[in-house]
Amino acid sequence: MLVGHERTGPATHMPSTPGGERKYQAIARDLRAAIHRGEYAPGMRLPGENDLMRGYDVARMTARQALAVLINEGLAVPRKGAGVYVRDFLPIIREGIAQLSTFTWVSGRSIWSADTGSRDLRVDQVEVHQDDPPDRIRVLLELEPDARVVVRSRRVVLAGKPVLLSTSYLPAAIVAGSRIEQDDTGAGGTYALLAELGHGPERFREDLRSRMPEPDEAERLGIPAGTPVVDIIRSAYSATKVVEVNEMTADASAYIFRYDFGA
Amino acid sequence: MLVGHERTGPATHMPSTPGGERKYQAIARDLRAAIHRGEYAPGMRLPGENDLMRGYDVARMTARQALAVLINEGLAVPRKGAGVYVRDFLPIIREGIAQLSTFTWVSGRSIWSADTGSRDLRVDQVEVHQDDPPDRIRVLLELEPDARVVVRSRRVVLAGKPVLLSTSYLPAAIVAGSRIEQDDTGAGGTYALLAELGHGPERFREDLRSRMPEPDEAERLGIPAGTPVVDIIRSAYSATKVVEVNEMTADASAYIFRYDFGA
DNA sequence: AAGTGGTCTAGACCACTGC
DNA sequence: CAGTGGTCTAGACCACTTA
Repeated sequence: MLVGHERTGPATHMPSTPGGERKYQAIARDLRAAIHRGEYAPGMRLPGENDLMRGYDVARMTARQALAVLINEGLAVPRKGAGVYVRDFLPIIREGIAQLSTFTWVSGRSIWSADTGSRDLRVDQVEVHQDDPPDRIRVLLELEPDARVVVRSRRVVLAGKPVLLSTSYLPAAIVAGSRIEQDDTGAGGTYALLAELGHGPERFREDLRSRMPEPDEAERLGIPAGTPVVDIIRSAYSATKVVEVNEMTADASAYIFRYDFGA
Repeated sequence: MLVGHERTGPATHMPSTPGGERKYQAIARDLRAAIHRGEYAPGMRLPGENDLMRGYDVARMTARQALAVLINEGLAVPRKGAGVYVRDFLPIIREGIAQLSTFTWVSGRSIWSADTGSRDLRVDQVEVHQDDPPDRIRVLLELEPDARVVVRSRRVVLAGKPVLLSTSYLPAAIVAGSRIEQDDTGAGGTYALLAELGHGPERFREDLRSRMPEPDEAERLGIPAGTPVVDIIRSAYSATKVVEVNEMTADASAYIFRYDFGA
């Protein structure tokens, strides 16, 4: 069954406005409109390359190019051997300020607990070691040229899907030998521990920037084509110095970043 | 000239690790590495399709696919008829919190003045009208079903390049008939005017999210392929109510979003 | 006028998915 | 095993840029 041989077969979609517009663009626009109309719901399969070739009477590469448009927009996700599907996602709301309030971190709750609701959260690929800091980190931490840092890197996995890579740099002069060099820093995490050491952070800065991932990042985060990442660089300041710089890379489709503040 | 017949011709780059890796991926990786090594500086022309065909002995579509990888990563920008160039960009730092401090907006400085340094800033495509709010805006503004809003939309252009689209919604019940319905709201902008009307904002919320643009947005912002946009939804609250919702779409490559806050 | 990227065709083989 | 997307070839014509 399947397609049979419907030669005058009514296309899955009718072509439209061929005036000046490229074929692949017209096809992409038809599909995009159908998605927005809800004709293809999130998770549903879209017409494949063969469907489009027959329906619009175009060559394979042209049909592919049309699908590539939607894929690069992040509206669709290809699955090898199975088809192209409408994307569905469920973003986490990350409270950029509230999560760092004193209340949150001294009370021993995870910094991420507010973000994830009831979904299953795990941290893996934890790695802790001492090292020379990269130049950009040394600048941000305002360290002497020969100062060393403790590097804590980890990956956050939510409901089975990796959503964030995090690498935290702390001056070795402050934290060397403390619990921070263990995989599990205990209740309250890094900031509670810094407070115990007399360097509790009082001010924070977060710089956010968005870009397309490189292949290795896309793999570690399990990101399909057409999904940006957000880089977050957070600096934590005690009363007198910079006590931590945390570089994070997040799957942009997994997050909403929220900042609340007064005038 | 042209191709001639240099069959053993030395490639622009040497192929590497063909083990399992696709040809176009290997080419893309070579180029990416060369860019990161600084071999191709920002603004410089990369080897074109013809160069790659000869250098790697591949078909046109394969060379194109390799370049498409870099373009989709935002590392390179194609210029029709001219070549493919290494991207260079110069992000604006947008101070998400400081810019909204009372000092900033009552003193009559533009909300964006802190962002732009000395670069030429202009606002165009200004449009002001009254309308029924879209559903999502009515919810955010906590309005009755029949309430109307004043809609102010505009485009921000920095040094000749569009960087941000902004659409602001204000309850008509508060602002109708005021200076806010004129194109130029005067010194201090919308928030100073709201304060004059007795609805000065005291708290703000910004929700940020990143995604790939759709074609019409890419055109309005002059965004090349491989560049995400950042959506910002800012809500402004007076002591008693929501006084403004501002939906913004920014060229992600043009901005760094900065948030400073204390614990 | 030459070179460039943009689009398009008509084939081909492959690995993977699903039944 | 049939269908799918992933990759690749070898041509072609076009509009555009640069000189």
